[in-house]
Amino acid sequence: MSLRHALLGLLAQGPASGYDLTRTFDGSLGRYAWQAGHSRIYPELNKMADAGLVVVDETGPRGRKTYALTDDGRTELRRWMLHWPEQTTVRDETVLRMFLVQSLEPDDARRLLEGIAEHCARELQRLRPLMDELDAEHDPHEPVPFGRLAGEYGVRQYEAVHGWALWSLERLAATVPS
Amino acid sequence: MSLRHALLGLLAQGPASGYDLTRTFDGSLGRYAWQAGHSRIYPELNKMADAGLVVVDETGPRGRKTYALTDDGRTELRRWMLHWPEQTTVRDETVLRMFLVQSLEPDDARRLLEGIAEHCARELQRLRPLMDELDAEHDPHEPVPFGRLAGEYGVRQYEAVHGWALWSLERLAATVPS
DNA sequence: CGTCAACCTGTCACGATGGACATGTCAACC
DNA sequence: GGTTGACATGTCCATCGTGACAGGTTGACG
Repeated sequence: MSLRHALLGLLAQGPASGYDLTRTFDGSLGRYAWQAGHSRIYPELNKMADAGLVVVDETGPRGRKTYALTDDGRTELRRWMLHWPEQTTVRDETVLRMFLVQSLEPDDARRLLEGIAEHCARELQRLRPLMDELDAEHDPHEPVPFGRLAGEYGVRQYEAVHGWALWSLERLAATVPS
Repeated sequence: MSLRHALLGLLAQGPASGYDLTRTFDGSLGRYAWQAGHSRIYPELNKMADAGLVVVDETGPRGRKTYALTDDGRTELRRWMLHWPEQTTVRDETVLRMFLVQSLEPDDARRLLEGIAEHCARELQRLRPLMDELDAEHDPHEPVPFGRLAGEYGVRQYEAVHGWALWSLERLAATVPS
């Protein structure tokens, strides 16, 4: 049921159409947190409207329908955000590959880890300037811009993986031949 | 199709039964990387046997069937590990919540972030001694024990999230009232 | 000898998901 | 006036995943 809550969370930022929401999922949200295509989003929005969590806020050209949160929707979002279940759903292909690095021949493992480290370095070079730009533009009287916290999370994530890959390379190389 | 590759990766460590594999998914693999229950694992193993990626290695008491990788299976695992698609599957409820922190009222967001920081600190207290113990027991002539790299990944992950949560709290508190 | 817990494999129904299919609108540019 | 690309919403189906249902075996302990 997390798609529902993802949509509630995005609509909490302000009204949006199914199309808008789909594009948001195409960005870093879908890349790091939760994926969804429009074929799931439109039916889910309709079900949420039936359940009274959202309403059609306004209709625009091309059949555009903008949805807005209801009070029930906001309550449900808050309930979900503050109540963490013991076990949450995780399904991350990248982390899975990291778990399985040791199933490769040492040479392959080394190449893979080097590739990961490089990839992280590249992403960091792309992300850090974006964050700096956001901060430079940011008026300290305004609330923190949406996405800034998530962006920082991404940066720290890549730094962690980068460090891990380098550490793993060292660790694999350090085996003393007997 | 990642379940298939997860199973291939685990079988690369040595033959195992569906039951063994199910228990592995109950541990940190399922917690951080990829979840799967026995009701998916058994049918998938049968399909993989049909496809020639694994074979029944030996049968034991209680109908136990131990599977082993074939050469085809090893080739497919290697192909998958070394070939990273542009877009990988991600579905992580915890990260989703982090993306949506800013949809909460400031007070709720603060409480949530404090909870996350605490949770990370607790997990780190649990994980770090485990890793130290692994290292202390480890004979440097032996290859790095399976799971050590993944464990290190977990530690660095929690450290990153912990740091992020504290940074976010500061950032949210730093808004200058106008 | 009985029973209990852990071992071990499976199926089924229902819901979630992704990719293909389907349809139409509007603005810009040639 | 025509074409193209972005906007916009939807359905359908095959596959994936989950939790419940189901059934049988073995070893240990009393």
